[in-house]
Amino acid sequence: MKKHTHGNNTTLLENHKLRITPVRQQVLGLFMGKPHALSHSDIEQTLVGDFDRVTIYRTLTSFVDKGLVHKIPAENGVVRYALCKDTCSEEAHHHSHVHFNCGACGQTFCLENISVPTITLPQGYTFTDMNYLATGTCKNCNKAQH
Amino acid sequence: MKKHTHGNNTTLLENHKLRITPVRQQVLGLFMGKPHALSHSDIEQTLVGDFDRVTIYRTLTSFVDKGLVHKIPAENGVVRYALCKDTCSEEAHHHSHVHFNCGACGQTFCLENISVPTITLPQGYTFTDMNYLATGTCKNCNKAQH
DNA sequence: AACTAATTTGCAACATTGTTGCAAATAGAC
DNA sequence: GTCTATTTGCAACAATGTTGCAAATTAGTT
Repeated sequence: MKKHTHGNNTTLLENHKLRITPVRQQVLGLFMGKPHALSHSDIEQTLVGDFDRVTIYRTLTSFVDKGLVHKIPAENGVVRYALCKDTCSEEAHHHSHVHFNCGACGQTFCLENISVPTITLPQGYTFTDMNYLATGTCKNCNKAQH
Repeated sequence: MKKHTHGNNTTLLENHKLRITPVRQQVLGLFMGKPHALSHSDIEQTLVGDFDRVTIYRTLTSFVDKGLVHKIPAENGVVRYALCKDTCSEEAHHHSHVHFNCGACGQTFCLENISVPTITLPQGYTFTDMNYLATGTCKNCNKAQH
């Protein structure tokens, strides 16, 4: 099997000040190959060659820290991760997009292209981050039912 | 110690087709006494008389099923629960309010009184539930800093 | 007040998810 | 190739959530 995404991954990791290691390249490759968010166990089951559970946790943590991926907690408590688009960095995550969790296929997508209205908080509250999670049925699953 | 909330709790439980038991009365009492959301471990530590961990899980599950409380997953994966206002039932939960998680005190509040804009999803997607989670600093903690 | 059926509880055991410390291996810079 | 800081694997642990089953309890009925 050829590592056709090798070059891209490496550059991305370097850009985020992360050392190039096999786990990181593979995990990043998974994210780039899938349109939806991945949980720790998704990743653990998909990786070729066995890496330690702990290593995967630490890989994900470092990715979040360096602004490469963001965390998406689902309603049932499952935590997933998805690639950040562009504006995220070590300093801060900026995710004003909606996360969509499909009840049929169970997958979580980032809906980048829909407008997100601004929510005004009450007096005295300040906020650093806003998270939108929609639950329902996704395009594919709706089509499948028809 | 007097059970001063006994009457209220009992009625609420009956209204939601739940049998009246000591755990349920106490857990419901906790929710009614606190303005913020509670996690399983919050509840476990606060209850007087020791009830089994499993029983508390099942109590919370039954409350959610019957539309008495709703689940609020935080960004770090911690799951909390808060009382539903009124319109929730066994059939469906309707929570178009914002959940606010304070990074300073760690508490989660339901902000009922702020307007929540409608989000329009892309073609093909249908949604049943929308969840807003803001992270930042709450009124009290902002005041404390000043 | 006693009887009964269905629900709920406690216990034990287990599964999953996430964390920490430390020695060995590795990446990147010289 | 050498050196240093980072990363990995392992082991152990902590926290969170689930399941099966027997005993206890609730609420309705006589």
